[in-house]
Amino acid sequence: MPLVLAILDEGETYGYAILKRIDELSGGELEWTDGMLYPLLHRLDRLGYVEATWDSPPGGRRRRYYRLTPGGRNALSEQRRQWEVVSGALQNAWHSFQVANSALRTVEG
Amino acid sequence: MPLVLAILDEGETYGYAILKRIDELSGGELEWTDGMLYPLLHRLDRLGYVEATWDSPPGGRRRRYYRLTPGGRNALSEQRRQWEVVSGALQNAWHSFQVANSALRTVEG
DNA sequence: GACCCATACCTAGCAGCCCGATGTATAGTG
DNA sequence: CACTATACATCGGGCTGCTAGGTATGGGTC
Repeated sequence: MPLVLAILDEGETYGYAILKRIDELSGGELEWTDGMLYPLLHRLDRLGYVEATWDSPPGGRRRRYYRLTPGGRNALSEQRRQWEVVSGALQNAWHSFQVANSALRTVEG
Repeated sequence: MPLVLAILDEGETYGYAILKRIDELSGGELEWTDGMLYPLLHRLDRLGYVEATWDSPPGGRRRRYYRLTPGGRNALSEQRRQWEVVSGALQNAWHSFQVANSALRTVEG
């Protein structure tokens, strides 16, 4: 979800393109399906984080374009903060281990 | 959940201590309650990621100690990998923005 | 002893999300 | 004209997150 907000922060897009962007950003490692994405987009809409408009060009497929609202931008930065807190905690937990391991290797080696 | 696995990877512990450790690792930013943790621990047990034993010392409170199984260690490294994929994708998404911003600051400053 | 706080564990229940399956429709390609 | 890629959507079972509530003991204070 933070990832979708981050992508929308790059500029207005639509569902299918978001899926492609996720694939691109993760080097094909993240396998999101449309069945996961569209309900999320609807939810973001309900939460007031995005605004959506239909675009139905004469010679093309109809698309629903989404863009971030100010509230969505707030949510994004808040989620980013939260992400960093968890990331930091994981780093810490992981770090002590590395220290212990390298100390061990020093003693053993 | 990856965080709990990471903490258990530091060594055998019990529920209450895990809560304290989370508080410690996150600098008080992560507010986990016991009502969230214990069901998670039970689930980890069901999944075979941890093993648990009671310890009821004569002059102390009974505690349930948990430790990682090999399966849990696998899960941990897999989750870590996943975390890094998402982290990397987020980094990428933020990067183009940061570049634009720093360029802007250079021009402005 | 009465009282309270911190420690230590647990479950119930509801709201909400994940995610696979499925449905609809159109543009472009061989 | 079949087939693929694009483009959107919903549904339902299963699982999760989180709040609220419940039990019990050790240690400290008055």
